[in-house]
Amino acid sequence: MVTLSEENYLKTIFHLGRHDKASVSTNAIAQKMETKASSATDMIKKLSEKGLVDYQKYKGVQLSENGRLAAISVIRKHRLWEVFLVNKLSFSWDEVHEVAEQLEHIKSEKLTLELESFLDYPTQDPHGDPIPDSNGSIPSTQKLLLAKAKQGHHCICVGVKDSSSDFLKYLDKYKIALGSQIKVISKEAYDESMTLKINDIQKTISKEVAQNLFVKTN
Amino acid sequence: MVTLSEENYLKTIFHLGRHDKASVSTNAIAQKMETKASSATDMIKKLSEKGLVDYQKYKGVQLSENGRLAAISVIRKHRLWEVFLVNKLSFSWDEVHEVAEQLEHIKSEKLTLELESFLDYPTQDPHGDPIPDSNGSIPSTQKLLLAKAKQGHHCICVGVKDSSSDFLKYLDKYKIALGSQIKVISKEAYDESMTLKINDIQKTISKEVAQNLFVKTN
DNA sequence: CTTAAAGTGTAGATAAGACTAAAAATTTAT
DNA sequence: ATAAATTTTTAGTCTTATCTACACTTTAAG
Repeated sequence: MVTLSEENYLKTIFHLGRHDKASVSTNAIAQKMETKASSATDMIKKLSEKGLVDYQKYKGVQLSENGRLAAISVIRKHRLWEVFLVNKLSFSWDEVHEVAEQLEHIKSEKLTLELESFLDYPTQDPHGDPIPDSNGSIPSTQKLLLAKAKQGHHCICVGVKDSSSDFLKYLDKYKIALGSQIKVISKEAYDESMTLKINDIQKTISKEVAQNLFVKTN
Repeated sequence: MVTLSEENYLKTIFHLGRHDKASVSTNAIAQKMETKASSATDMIKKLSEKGLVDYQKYKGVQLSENGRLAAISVIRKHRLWEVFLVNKLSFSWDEVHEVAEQLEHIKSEKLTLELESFLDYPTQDPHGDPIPDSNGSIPSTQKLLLAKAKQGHHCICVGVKDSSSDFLKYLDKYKIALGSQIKVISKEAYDESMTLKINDIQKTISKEVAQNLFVKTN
């Protein structure tokens, strides 16, 4: 049995180890979990004893195959519930995280499968993140940060990197949503701000914004 | 903040105190919670300190107004989720309890209200139990045990007292469902078994069954 | 009305998960 | 290469929710 707390640690380790697939440090885990390094060490030991992570003192941790599957299962549920909240109930994309953090821990294989079917097998959540299938495979999407797009490029907004409520509300305010057509009018070398045409409306965005929006060029 | 464990105790005290509104004994709570009397005593003290129950040593407990509201809130969520599982996902009425036991603890006022709206404001769960409204009022239904019905009476099945999976599967097997028309053909004085006409099919049921089905006479 | 049985409560122990303080290992800088 | 800084681990404590063992009330029987 994987406890709620263990699931949260596994999820965090998964996210931290996602891109640079080196091992994840105790401090990084503690910081993401908003807890202390000593608490992280305690939990890492427990996860290690359960065979969910590979751990060597002072060398950080990596998810084992079982740990990876457990983490993905939680992430799958999180994202399915987010789709439910937005598509079926009238939650907006900046309101779903907190509730999904609770719903992701509900244990029922049948529930997850039925929910997925009820939602018509969505492949991504409201923030554009991919939803793992029941085998734990994560559909890959080719996306890049808007900040990397060159002047003159046409692209489509396909996801957000920062899914904080503040950032999502900013996007709502300027009518930037998944699927929005974006043309890069110009890039400022000095501050890396960009002037865009978003669904035919011109708007200048800061570096911070450009570095948190994923786009697909077409 | 009411913890998960506290919510479960409050719910249990509510159910136990429901009919005979005398105070609920420590032992009764421990038995229902499948725990020990000493554990129940510990929790009762905590609930008492939080003002959720009125408690006097050796005299049992009663829910305070706040405790009653907290219990009803949990029961409301439990029953709404049961409706969701049966009406929207394809759960049968004997499969919902375990999952609803988890979902009932999700904390989000908005979620509960949106779910209720999504389900079109149901007034009862799949077992015929009333769903409290957002103010904590429980719609009253006049129902009686089938065991009390007299020979010749016509009635409609409106609920189950025992909602165990075994009993619900028994009912499914003999096509007894909420809404079924029931006519009492005869009652056996010896063993209190009853012969019924259920939606035009004749069937003899035992005392045990008759004492766990609620009906409404018409 | 007194005593045995049943029911409750108290004390002390345990496990999970977190924390603080301090020790140990590793990394960085001189 | 060694000292300083940083990171990580350990040791010991706390809280929550359990448990066992035992002590105390209440109730029921005689």
